[in-house]
Amino acid sequence: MNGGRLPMLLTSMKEELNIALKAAVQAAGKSFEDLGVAFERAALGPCKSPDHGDLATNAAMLLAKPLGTNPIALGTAIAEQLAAHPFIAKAEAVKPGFVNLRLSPAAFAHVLSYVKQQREAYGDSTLGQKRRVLLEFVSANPTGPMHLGHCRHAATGDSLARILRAASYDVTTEFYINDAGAQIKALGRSFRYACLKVAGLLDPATVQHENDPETGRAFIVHDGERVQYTGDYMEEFAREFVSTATPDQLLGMSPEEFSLEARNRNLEMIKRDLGAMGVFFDNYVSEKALHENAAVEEAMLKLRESGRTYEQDGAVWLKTQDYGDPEDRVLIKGDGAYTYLVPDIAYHHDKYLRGYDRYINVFGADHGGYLPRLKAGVAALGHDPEALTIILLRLVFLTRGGQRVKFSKRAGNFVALSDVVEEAGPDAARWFILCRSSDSEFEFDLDLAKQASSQNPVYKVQYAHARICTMIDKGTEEGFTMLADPARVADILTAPIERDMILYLAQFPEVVERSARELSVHHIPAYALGLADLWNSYYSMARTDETFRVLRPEAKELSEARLFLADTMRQVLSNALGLMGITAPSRMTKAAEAE
RNA sequence: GUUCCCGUAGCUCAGCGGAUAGAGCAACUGCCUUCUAAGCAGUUGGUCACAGGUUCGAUUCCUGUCGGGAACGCCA
Repeated sequence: MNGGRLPMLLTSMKEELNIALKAAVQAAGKSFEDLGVAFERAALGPCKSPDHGDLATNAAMLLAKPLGTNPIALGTAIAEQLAAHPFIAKAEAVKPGFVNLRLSPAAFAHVLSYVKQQREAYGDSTLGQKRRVLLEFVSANPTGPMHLGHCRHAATGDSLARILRAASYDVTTEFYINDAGAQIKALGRSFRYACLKVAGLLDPATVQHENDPETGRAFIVHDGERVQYTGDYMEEFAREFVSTATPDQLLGMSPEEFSLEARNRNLEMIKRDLGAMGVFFDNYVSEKALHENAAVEEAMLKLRESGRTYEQDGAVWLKTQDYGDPEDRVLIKGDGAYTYLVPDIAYHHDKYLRGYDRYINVFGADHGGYLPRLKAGVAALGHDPEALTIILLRLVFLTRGGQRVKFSKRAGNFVALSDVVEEAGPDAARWFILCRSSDSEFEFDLDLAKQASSQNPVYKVQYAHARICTMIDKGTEEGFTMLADPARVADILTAPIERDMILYLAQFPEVVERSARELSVHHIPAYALGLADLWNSYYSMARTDETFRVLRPEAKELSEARLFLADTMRQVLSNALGLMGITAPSRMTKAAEAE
C-alpha cells in the first residue's frame, strides 16, 4: 500500500479519464482551444442505475462533435484506454454516448483502505492550500436575545468553518460586536430604567406611557427618552446587577457605565446561547474598540486620501457605483456624523490589515446590497475587493402545529434562538437548518424537529451510527476480529448493496470539496442521510435473509470482512456529522430518549 | 418602477447540462423468539409555474410572461 500518497478513487479515475481524453484529442489532431468548454464540462460520476455500471462519463458526447467523430466511436476509444487501468474491470460505450465503467475489486479495496487509513481525516482535501480565511458570522447586536435567524447563521457559519477546515483552509471565526452608536446608548437608557425600577428608585414623575402612532404598541418614556429594550432579559440583568450595587452607586452611574454593563451582560447571554448549540468563536471584535483606538478615524482619513470620495450637498460620499452599487453612498452626513458605513469599512480595513487570503461574511439576505459598498470601501483603502465574499441567508419561519409562530415568551416579538435550541435540542436544530440551501427561505417545523422518533431524519443518521458502534462492540465480545487486509475484504464483500456502500463512501471527499467550493452546507446532510439509509437497509436485510447478518460464527471470515465495512461506514457517518457539528452517539436507547 | 432570490409530489425541501426527477413529513400495506423497529420493504402521489430559445440532450443555461419574497435612506 502506498498509503496516503495514493489519490482518492474518484480523483484517480478522473485523472485517468483526462489522460484518455488527451490521447483522443491528440489522435484527432486537435488542440484544447478547439474544444473550448466542452473539455471542461466532461464529468465522471456515479451511475444512476446500477444496470449501467459503477461510474459513467459523458465526455464522448461532449467532445465527439468538436473532434469530428461520433460519440460511440470516441466513447469506444476512451473505453479501451480506461479498461487498461487496474481499477477498471470493464469499460464500454453505450447508446447516446455514455462510457460506463465497472470497477475492479482493487478499486473497492482502495476505497476501504483509504477510509481506514485516513480515519477522521477522510473527506479532507487540499482545495484550500492552507490559505487563511476570516469567517465572520452571527455578529448579533448586543442589545437583546438572539432570534431564530441567528440560529441559522450560527449553525451555517459554524458548519462552514468545519467544512473549510476539512478543505485545508486555515479558518478563523469572528463575531463583530456592534457596541457603539445610538443603539448602545438606547440600551444603556433601558438598562438604567430597569435597574432603577427593580431597585425601587424610580421616580414616577419621570415615567410616561405612550403609544406608537404607527404600530399602536405601548412604550415607556423615562427622563424624556423612549425605553427601547424592555424584554424579560432586561429585568433579569437588572436584578442581577442591582443585587451587587448600592442605591448610591446606581444613582451615581453615568449613561456610559450603564451601557457598558448592559452590553457585557448581553454579550455573555449571547455566548451562553451560542455555547448551548456548540458554537464558539475564535475572535470577538468590538466596534467600540475600533473607535477608541482611532481605527475608524484613520480609515476615514485614508478614504478621503484615496480620491474615491467627494463632497456634495454638504455630505461626503464614497464612489460605490464603481462596484455595482446603483448609487453612491454617504460616509459623512450633513450634520458631520459618520454613517454606519464608516465603522463597517474600518472594521474590514482592520480585517485586511490582519492579513488573510479570503474574507467571508455570512449576512442576512436583507443585507444583499452591502457587497458593493464594502468592496468599494476596501478597494479605496488599497485592498483586493475580490477577496471578500458575502453569503446571504434568507429568513426562517418557525412552525408549530402547522402554524407560523412569530413570538416567543422569552424574547417577546420574535422567536428566540434559545427556545428553539432548548426544545429541539442542538443536534436537531442544526440538522434542519443545514438541510436547506442558503438562498431558500424555509419553515422550521418545531414539532418535527423535537420528535425523538422515527419521523426525524437526524435521529435516523445518528441511529445508524449507534447501531454500528454497538455491533462492533458485540463482535469484539464474541471474539470476532476485524480483517486487516482491505483487498481481502473487497474480495469477500461482493453483494450489490455492499458494493453500493463502498461506492457511496468513495463519494464523500467530493461532497465535502464541493461544499467548500460552493460555500454551501446542505450537501452534507443529504449525503449523510443517504449513507444512513444504505446501512439501515443492509442491516435490515438480515431479517429476511439470515446470510446477511454481520456477526455469524459459522462464517467467521465473512463476518470479519463485514465488520471492516461497518467500521468504515461508522467512520464516514461520524465525519459527516462532525462537519455539521452534530454528535455521533455510540448508543441510542428509547429509554434515554424518554427522560 | 429598478435589481436580486424563489416557483419541483398534499406539506417542507434537494437536485455541479445527462440515462426512468429524489428525500423527509403526511396517507396506505406488510415486517420485532434474531447484530437496537429512533429501523426496513412496498403502495399512492409530478404539465419540474408558463412560453420561446441554445444544445445530440434542458428541472438545470439564455430571453420573456405570470406568481411569491427581499433590497433599493444623509436609519443601523
